[in-house]
Amino acid sequence: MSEKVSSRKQQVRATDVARHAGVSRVSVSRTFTPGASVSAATRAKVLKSADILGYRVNRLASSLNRSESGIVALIAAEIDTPYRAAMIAELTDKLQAAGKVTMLINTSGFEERVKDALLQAISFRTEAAIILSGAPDPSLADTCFSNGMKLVLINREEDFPGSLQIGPDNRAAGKTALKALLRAGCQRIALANSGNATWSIVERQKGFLAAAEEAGVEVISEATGVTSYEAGLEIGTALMDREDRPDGVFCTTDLIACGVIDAARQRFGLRTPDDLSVIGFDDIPQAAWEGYDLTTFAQPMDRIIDKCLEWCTTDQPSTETVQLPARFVWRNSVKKTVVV
Amino acid sequence: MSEKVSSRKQQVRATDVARHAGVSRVSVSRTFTPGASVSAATRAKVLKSADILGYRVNRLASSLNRSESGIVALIAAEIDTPYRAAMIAELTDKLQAAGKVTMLINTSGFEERVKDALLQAISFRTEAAIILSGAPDPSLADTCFSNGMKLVLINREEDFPGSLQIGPDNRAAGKTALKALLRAGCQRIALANSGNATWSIVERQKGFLAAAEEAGVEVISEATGVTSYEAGLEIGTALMDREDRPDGVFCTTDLIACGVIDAARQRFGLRTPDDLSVIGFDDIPQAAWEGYDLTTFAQPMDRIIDKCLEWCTTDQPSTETVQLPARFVWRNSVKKTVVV
DNA sequence: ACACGTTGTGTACACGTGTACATAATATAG
DNA sequence: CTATATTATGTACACGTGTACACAACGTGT
Repeated sequence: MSEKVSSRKQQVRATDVARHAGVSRVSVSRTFTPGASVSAATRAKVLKSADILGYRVNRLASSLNRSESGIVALIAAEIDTPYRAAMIAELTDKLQAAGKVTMLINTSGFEERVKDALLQAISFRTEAAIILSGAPDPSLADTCFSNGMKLVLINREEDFPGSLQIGPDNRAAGKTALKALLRAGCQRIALANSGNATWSIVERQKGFLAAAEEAGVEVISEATGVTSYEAGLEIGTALMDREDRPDGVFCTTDLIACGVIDAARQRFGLRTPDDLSVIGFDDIPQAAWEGYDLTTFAQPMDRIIDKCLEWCTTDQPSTETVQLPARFVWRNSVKKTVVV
Repeated sequence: MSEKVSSRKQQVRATDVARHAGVSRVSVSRTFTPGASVSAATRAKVLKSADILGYRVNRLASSLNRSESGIVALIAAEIDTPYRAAMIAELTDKLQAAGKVTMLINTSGFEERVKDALLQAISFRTEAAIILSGAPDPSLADTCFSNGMKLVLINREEDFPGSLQIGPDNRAAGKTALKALLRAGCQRIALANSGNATWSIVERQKGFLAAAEEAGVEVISEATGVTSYEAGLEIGTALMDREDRPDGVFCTTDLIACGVIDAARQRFGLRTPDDLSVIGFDDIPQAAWEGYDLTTFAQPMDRIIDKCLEWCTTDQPSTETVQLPARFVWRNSVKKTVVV
């Protein structure tokens, strides 16, 4: 005869442990609170009983009581993209090391999902929300702050007082890319860009074009689709099909660069760096693959994340905008400079 | 003169909204509880006041009260690996669609981190823990169940009563791979495997080797390093260096396959499928890249996840082991069968 | 007008924990 | 041994919410 079970799941509470150990409930609480004063004897009893009963402190209750959830929200789209995935991996790892817990919110698809994501983060009284893609509704930001939530925008700069906005120095990278192509002796320089670029990517483009104008160089621009390998293929095909086929391309993203390289190689029989110099951005793992060997810019990921955590763990952080230099990674997709 | 601020962050509570709207606190609660009975008039008042004050239901308190957190833990290592990242992206997406929230726990590094991850999940009264890599301590599993937490193991089969164990039919895939290589007319068949393979990968290997033995075919085995592109490079180099250089290779992972292809192409000038037939597993995005065009097995990801969610939302799910067929994806890394 | 079902609101309690305060037990100094 | 400082424990309350229960208001049919 199966006993009628209550719909409410019953869990092991501190009270149960206390009764089992023959101590007060607060002693149990103190045992699991670092820095609280309990005698070694009672602590031992509590730990033993807790182990037997399988007790774990309920962090929902604990968080509610201390109004510190220990949760950090990670809001991102296209999580399965190499760069984004690497970022998330590093972030979760370091957050955990700092004693925080990550709540991952996927906003792929509609742009407006960022709003829902933030609302969810607020509901869970997240200590901070780190936004990797998209931008929140400014009015929502106030709600975040009024609930004591910190806001970090990675790879995006907007007018968000009270938040940390951090990312690589995209303009400088764009400039460096142009110089590198010129120094490699490229005659017809092109820019391969995504059709719907993010703020960060547009900045790279601007830096590249500004440097070109400064140097008096004409740039062939091609942009289609979303930021992806497939777009790179398409762009690369379009570029190689031109009568004035470029011999140097700056791709605003490694994924696009891989597509361009493959288009040149598989569809036109052209090789990097002999027939075509290519520079990417992000330094995704595939950039180091021997089939690409892509010269690119490594995101200052570690420093971004370190700064992120430091800022988030500050009591009353002030509005801050940080640009960190991207590291130029020389590989073998750009023609070597001829020593005169 | 700055006012002394309480260390305890004060938030907007339902009580505040109630006072502002001139209604009872429970009316506020009912307004935000689907299916609760409130008059349209009070609901409107509540919503208006809530909007003005920026009120959001505190889900920590709500979860504590109803003992339903709505959180699902995703425990995984090597999050930035293409297949793993895709899995996580899909999982978070569908979990959100089902009204759940994902807590991502990174267990890269030490194997024992899985234990800590599970403990953390228990602390947050996670409704389910989906383990993508590694296996939990069996004794911990009991603690999970006693706290009403569901346990799902993806790509791993162990003796875990009470859990759902789900993944592709790895053995069958290994068998299919061998048959495909034979049908392609390969004479010297090899197996490229990781040095420290997971259960899932070992199964593929077993299926492949069993089929080979059945067919009376000798298999050249090579295994090194961790499951990665770099390992593939190394293995590919070792294989191509052999006197009895294989002309057909089954790689237990797409990453390894990409490495093998690159080793053959970049280091030996060999091309697929003309000089070498290669089959992978996972169907990561790079497998579809034109530089690889890899014939491989697609993980039945959608079906795995659907089953996962269905099982997790069942009241009292029973122990279940599910193997779903992997879809063979024909591309162009295996020599076409000669029509006789 | 009355009995009755329906609907909306208020009261009281529970969820499981951390901590300020008071108090009992113990160690230390004279 | 007494006065005092230190430590360990117990009591009471707070965190913010959902819901069972009681009850008032209300419409409806006779």
